[in-house]
Amino acid sequence: MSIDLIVSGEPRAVESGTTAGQVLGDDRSVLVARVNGELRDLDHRVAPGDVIEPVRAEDPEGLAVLRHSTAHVLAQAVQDLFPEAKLGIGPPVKDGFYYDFQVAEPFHPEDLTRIEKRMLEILKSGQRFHRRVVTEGEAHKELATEPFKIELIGKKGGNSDEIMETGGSELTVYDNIDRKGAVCWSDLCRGPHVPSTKYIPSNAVKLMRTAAVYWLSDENNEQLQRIYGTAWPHKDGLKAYLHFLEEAARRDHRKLGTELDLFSFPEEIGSGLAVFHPKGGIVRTVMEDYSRQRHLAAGYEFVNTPHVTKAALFEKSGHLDWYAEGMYPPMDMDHAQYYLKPMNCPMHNLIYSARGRSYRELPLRLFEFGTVYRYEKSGVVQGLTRARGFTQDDAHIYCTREQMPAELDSLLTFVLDLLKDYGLTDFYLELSTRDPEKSIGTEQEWDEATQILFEAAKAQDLELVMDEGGAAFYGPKISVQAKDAIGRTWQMSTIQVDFQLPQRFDLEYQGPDGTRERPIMIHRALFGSIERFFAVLLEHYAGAFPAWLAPVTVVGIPVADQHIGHLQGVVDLLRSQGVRAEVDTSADRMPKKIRNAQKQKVPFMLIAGDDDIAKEAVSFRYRNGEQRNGIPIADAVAEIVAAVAEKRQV
RNA sequence: GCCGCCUUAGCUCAGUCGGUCAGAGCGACGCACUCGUAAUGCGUAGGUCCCGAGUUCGAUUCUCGGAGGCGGCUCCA
Repeated sequence: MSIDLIVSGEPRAVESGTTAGQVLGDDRSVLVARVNGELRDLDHRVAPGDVIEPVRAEDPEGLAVLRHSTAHVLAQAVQDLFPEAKLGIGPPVKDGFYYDFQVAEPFHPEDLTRIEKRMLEILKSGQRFHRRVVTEGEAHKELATEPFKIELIGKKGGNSDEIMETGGSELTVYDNIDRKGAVCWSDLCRGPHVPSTKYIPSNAVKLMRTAAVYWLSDENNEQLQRIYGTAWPHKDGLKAYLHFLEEAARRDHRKLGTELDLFSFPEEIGSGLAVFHPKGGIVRTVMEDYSRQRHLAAGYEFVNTPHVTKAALFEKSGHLDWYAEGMYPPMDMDHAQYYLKPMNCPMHNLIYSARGRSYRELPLRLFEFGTVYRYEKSGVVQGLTRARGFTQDDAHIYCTREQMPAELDSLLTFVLDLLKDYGLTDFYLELSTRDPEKSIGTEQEWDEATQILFEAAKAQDLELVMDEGGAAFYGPKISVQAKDAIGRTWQMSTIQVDFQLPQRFDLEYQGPDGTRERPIMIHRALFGSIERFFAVLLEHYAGAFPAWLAPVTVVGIPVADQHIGHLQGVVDLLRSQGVRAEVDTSADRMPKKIRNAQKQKVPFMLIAGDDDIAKEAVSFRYRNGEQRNGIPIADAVAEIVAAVAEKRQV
């Protein structure tokens, strides 16, 4: 009997009992089939009217299947070598997969080598993945020695991306069957899987690292040991991924910070607290100064506030209710408790309420580079991106309800414009909404604020991603996510609408008709934190800052000592135009000076010898090694001054 | 905070199965060389081998505790 199907958009008739794999033909690049929109194993038997398409490892969903199947191979290898290991979950994730195990001893780095070796044996042995439907009773019996799997059966659960064991319409077990037809391993899993381990390229699989994790991500549960691995359709994919990791390591701001003498984290000061050295300090100053200039032009006013305050202020703001564990513990002084500030907003509110405000003053935009201290847990502190003390480019805008949409719209434009000047160009927006468990205020206020933010985000013509329940306790937020030079995304600016703090601080302004009205607050930080933004730029540029940001923009390199005077004259000219330039007068020979400047990633090297002096000229060497000899001094200065003024990368 | 790994000179890293084991390169400093596009040569200085306690005749090495770092988990207002 034949049945009718649609295969890759074309009608086709096949014998009943045919599998999806047979329908799609003898094509080893096909891993699974999409049948009526659902992913199925290739040995799935097709039914009349099915719409069938091939799914390959190049498709995101196919790649996930490949990685999920590799996770099964990992689990089999681990149980081969560690028979007592109990299985947790093992889903595909970005760039790879993991599998969680309960073992008596955490895995050691050497264990990974052994496990990987065993995995390769399994891959080469060509085991088939075979799906088998089981009843709940059968599953309980079969998985009696796997307590975590049993727990999952009880939970059933939805179609989660993380828990792949259950969630289908029926309970299924996948058996791994060797060439002799014997079942050598089984796992509760909703699938689908590649047809056999031969479909997983053994030269494109690698175990990466181990980690302790909490069962079902709950820190009250027991800890399991997770093994992370990566798998790709081809060897080249693995190579490219490993290269990406190397590139990221090369750009690591902690490494560059030391190499370029920008900042450090003295142990004596404490974890997560950075000091900026002169080279880093000048970069930071230039970053801040440009920001100040732009803020002035955009109608902001500058304020300054202290770093510590009595507890009452944070009681009033709600921080001590909602955020106490993120704050440094209090200091007792003069019968009062003082706290280091984790946020600037309460202080700015006090400036607002220092005197009566008129509607004519709104929007009032108070800006500060405000240093805050947050007690980050010891395990999360990480370089400049996650510090315990950092400086926010923080502003609070006080406006009327009517002004809010226009204010948010111009604010978003301002943010994106400014970030572009620092060299970031690829953005998307994220809208974080209320977490009912962790928030104050009425539903109506939240809805209104969220809606207005949504409208403002929409107006930007950028991708908008929703982050449900990700907001701070006092209001919804838009964050600007920027992609860096190697495609990583970083959260940059945050913009939050807040109806709550104005109430808590009883902020008011006098309206045109003489009534007292409550303003709305917009919290916003564009860099997020200066330290973090500094780190992002450092990694984005791999240390090679554009001319305007580079700690030293120009180094003059004399061919011999007698050429120093000539270069000093050129450097003086540059300095008089605000360019950070210096002459290398060290005892090193000229090629060594070039090497040093190159390693310091200096944008312009100006070299001068007898030839240049004779022509009243200098010779350029650029970061990419190119050179232009005998450039008249005035032209050279003009070129450099222009590169700085235009914020150009060179 | 939890788990694993790590901490030797300013930096990058050797090394000691407990006993001249304190080493290299770079950097710094000094001397000579006066030099045309990524390292001139020679020499000198520099370390409580992260900190504390314990075991031992003897600890940088072993054990325990602490600090700091790295990778994850959780967290990131």
